[in-house]
Amino acid sequence: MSDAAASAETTLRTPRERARAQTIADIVRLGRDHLATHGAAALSLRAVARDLGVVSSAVYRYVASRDELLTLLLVDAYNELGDAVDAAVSARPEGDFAGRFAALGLTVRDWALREPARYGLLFGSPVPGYQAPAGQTTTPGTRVIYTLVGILDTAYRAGSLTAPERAAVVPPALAADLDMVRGGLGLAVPDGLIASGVLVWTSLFGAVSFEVFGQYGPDMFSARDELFEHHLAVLAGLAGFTVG
Amino acid sequence: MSDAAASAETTLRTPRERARAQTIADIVRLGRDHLATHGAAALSLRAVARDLGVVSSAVYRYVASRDELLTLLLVDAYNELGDAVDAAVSARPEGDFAGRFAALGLTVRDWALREPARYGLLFGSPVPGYQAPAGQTTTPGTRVIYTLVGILDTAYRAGSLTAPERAAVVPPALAADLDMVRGGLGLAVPDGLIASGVLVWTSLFGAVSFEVFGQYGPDMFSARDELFEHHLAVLAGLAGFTVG
DNA sequence: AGACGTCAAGAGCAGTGCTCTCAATTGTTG
DNA sequence: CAACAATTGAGAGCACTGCTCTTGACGTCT
Repeated sequence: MSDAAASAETTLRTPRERARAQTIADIVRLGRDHLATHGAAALSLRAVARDLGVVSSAVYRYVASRDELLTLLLVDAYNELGDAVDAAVSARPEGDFAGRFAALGLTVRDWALREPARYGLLFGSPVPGYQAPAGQTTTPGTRVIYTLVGILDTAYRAGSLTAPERAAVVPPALAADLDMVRGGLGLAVPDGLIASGVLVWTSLFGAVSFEVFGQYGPDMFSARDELFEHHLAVLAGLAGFTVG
Repeated sequence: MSDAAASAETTLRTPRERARAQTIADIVRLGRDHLATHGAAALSLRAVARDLGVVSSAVYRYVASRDELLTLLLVDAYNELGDAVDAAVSARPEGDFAGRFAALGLTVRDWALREPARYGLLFGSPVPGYQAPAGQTTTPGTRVIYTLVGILDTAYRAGSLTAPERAAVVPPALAADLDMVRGGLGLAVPDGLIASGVLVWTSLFGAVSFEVFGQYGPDMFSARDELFEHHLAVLAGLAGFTVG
């Protein structure tokens, strides 16, 4: 029951500001519960107000609109996923690049299966009429891919990543894009591996989305852990790791 | 009533039935427009009624609920995608397996980019509180994957599909699942290739979803056609096709 | 022609997001 | 400590949603 965590972030000297920050935190917490149980589109400010024991209009003192609450929950979910991934990756030895890659994939899947509605908010169909404000969401929203890029680039620099023998053609227009990416992130990885890395990225989330969104159907696969681990192994090979 | 239900599909003799079928078709058409422009969660029966020039309660004579209209639109979209894929695949020579695979992928992407909201309804986060009735949606919903499986199995039987030299391990529990799939669909493809095919399947839709749902951000890639074609080429290699 | 089935309309219920006004609480300051 | 002012919660209200029920009119079939 310590509010040290709340006041540690920023200086909240006046009691007013502290109470206000606490109320906003409560709203986000209740909103997260509603989001997790009832889904994104069913998120209702009035329901949050009821749980908060307050009339609906009072919530608008703290949150400008339903969309703003959605943005707060979006950032909240992105950061929770990013924290989980970073923790799992850091738990592996620095030089175990393949292990770190596998940890990233497994953690994304675990979190997604644990929080399907919030995963759907992040990586599913966009909420109609809602446009995420780039200024607040891009930084937390890019944490996982940045971590993945970091693993692959470090592995490449360490000589643990080998370009596939039969690489697909990279046309000039795409090569220009990949050049921009390499320059923007300061990477050493060559074109073919960046392109493969993008495919690995989308494929990872494609596999997770299929499972979370129920595209496999109820009884197509029973050994889903093994299926995903197999996919991860294939994707590791695609990324350039030597499959043992 | 069983006779009427049986003949409902084939012939609509009475003017009543014809008028009724026409009205339902109009509702589906208007609903498809709303779905395409405003998104799935924003689909409103009242808005459809307004466009139909009728009071809202009248629509319930033809469609039991909003969810039932959603089901009709789901089947409609699945079939439109399935028709587009089948047409594109059939346009390639029977023996051009790699070409048929590429046609399938390109058509899925084209349709998804043309109909982002409807694609989101099919492959995005599930609509909260809506459970698609399996009896009506599984058959149209499995058309694309069945077509893909057909291409891969035919290619394998023709000797055009070679298992990758460094295959990932298929644990026994997963092998049992794959055995069920092979038996249920009457396939000849071995375990490793089925597992890779599943990954190709999820990866294809993962890449499309990333693009449709805007996960790349506004300016990460400008040569998206080339990027997707590169991904398709890599996935073709993953499926067992010999990359030229 | 009469009976039956079908249909559109309207009112109404419960819920939503959001805005406005008004009164009360609460922290700050003279 | 008391007065002031900022902040807050409550309530009413608007426009919208899905959905139900009743009522009256219409078409169709016997």
